[in-house]
Amino acid sequence: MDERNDGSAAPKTRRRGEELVSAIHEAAILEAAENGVGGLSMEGIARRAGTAKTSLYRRWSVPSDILLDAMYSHFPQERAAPGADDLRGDLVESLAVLAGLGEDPLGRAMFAVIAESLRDPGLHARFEAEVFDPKGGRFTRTVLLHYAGQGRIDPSRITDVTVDIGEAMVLKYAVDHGRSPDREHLARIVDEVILPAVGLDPRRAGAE
Amino acid sequence: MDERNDGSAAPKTRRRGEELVSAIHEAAILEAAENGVGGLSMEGIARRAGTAKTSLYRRWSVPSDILLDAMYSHFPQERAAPGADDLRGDLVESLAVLAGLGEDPLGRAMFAVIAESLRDPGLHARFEAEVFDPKGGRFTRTVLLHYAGQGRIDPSRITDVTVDIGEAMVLKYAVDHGRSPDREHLARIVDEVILPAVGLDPRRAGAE
DNA sequence: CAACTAAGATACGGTGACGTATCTTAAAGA
DNA sequence: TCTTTAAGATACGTCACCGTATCTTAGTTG
Repeated sequence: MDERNDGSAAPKTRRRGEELVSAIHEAAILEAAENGVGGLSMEGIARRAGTAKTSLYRRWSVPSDILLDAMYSHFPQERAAPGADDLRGDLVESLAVLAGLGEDPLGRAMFAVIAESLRDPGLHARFEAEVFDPKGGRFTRTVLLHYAGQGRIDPSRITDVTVDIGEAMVLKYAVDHGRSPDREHLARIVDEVILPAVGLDPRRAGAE
Repeated sequence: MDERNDGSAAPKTRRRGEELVSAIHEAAILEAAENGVGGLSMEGIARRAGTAKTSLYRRWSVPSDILLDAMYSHFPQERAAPGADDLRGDLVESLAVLAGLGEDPLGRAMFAVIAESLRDPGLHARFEAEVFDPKGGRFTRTVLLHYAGQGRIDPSRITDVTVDIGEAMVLKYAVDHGRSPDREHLARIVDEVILPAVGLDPRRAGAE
């Protein structure tokens, strides 16, 4: 079979090295996004990448290794610095990045890994260690630390609990609604939960 | 094969009706708890229940139907009333109930359904409609509404966002750590996030 | 006790993935 | 150009599960 994932016919050229690996990576992410981590198979990835199983086994022995490689290669490096002086806006923005991941296959593959976490903690740990940490994907944590460093937030309010609020709320929303929250909802998470938790409740008049 | 899930030999008696259904329910929950929703199979459930596939197909056509039936039968009815006058304690307690679910197979099966939600929103919706809602499993929501009704919390603080905080944080913790949070951590979630969000920040001196 | 119902055991062909082996040949390097 | 490397195609036996069919027999009901 020489059907590729885009339905095109077999190519004249034979892909090698980086080009081939990249095609396999893409296939692995699409498979994980559509079928979940549990639905990954060597046959499925090979089929979608338009290559032979042999080429997969030459480099990896299990599908999840392909997926982790693929995510590491594709995961965007976090752009470190938040905006100058807009805590609320930066928080919403950092959550929008997270929520926006639900739109593209890479993000959906990431959520698939997260969904698998309860049953396969090892995979989640590897994802954290090999993908998430190196790429600095920390979302609200980065923002909160930034403003705490500027003295705009009480540093003692920045704890392992409070830095997780945004991610937790977005995850729960996605689980409950089957899609990512829109910007308006993200703003409500920031206003109703995150800001009060760091001592800057918008509804308390003189806060900050 | 007459191996049962407890390894006992085949029984003399042939189970029927409720007794058999109950054994199948238990098997379905154990299977889901161990292998996830995606890992459910008619063969697996039948094997574990020590019965024949035929007996399953006689009543259900897909494994997930068995699971939903099983969860409905086993899910405990929420005991409606929180304690008299201890908001913080009641919040911690309601989260402890949720966190405690991670310990037994029924809870793990529930988390398995939740994990499947992103890929199978229909299943999650059915779980909500057929199990969760009828059994009134609403955790912190129940507590917050109770105290809002008593005027101890500003009712305008009780929103679809704030009632989700506890569940969201517990879920995120479980995903990140592969286990449920202990009581101390639950107390931190209450103190650092939920109470501030409902306008009762423990760190603001004269709050409430 | 006789009749009926349903549990249980077993077998079937089909499918899809497993991991490995073999062979051809395109692409890269010397 | 010649050699080497690895991509690609294909085939293999194995396994697990699918859904259905058949037959026996235990348990219930009249």
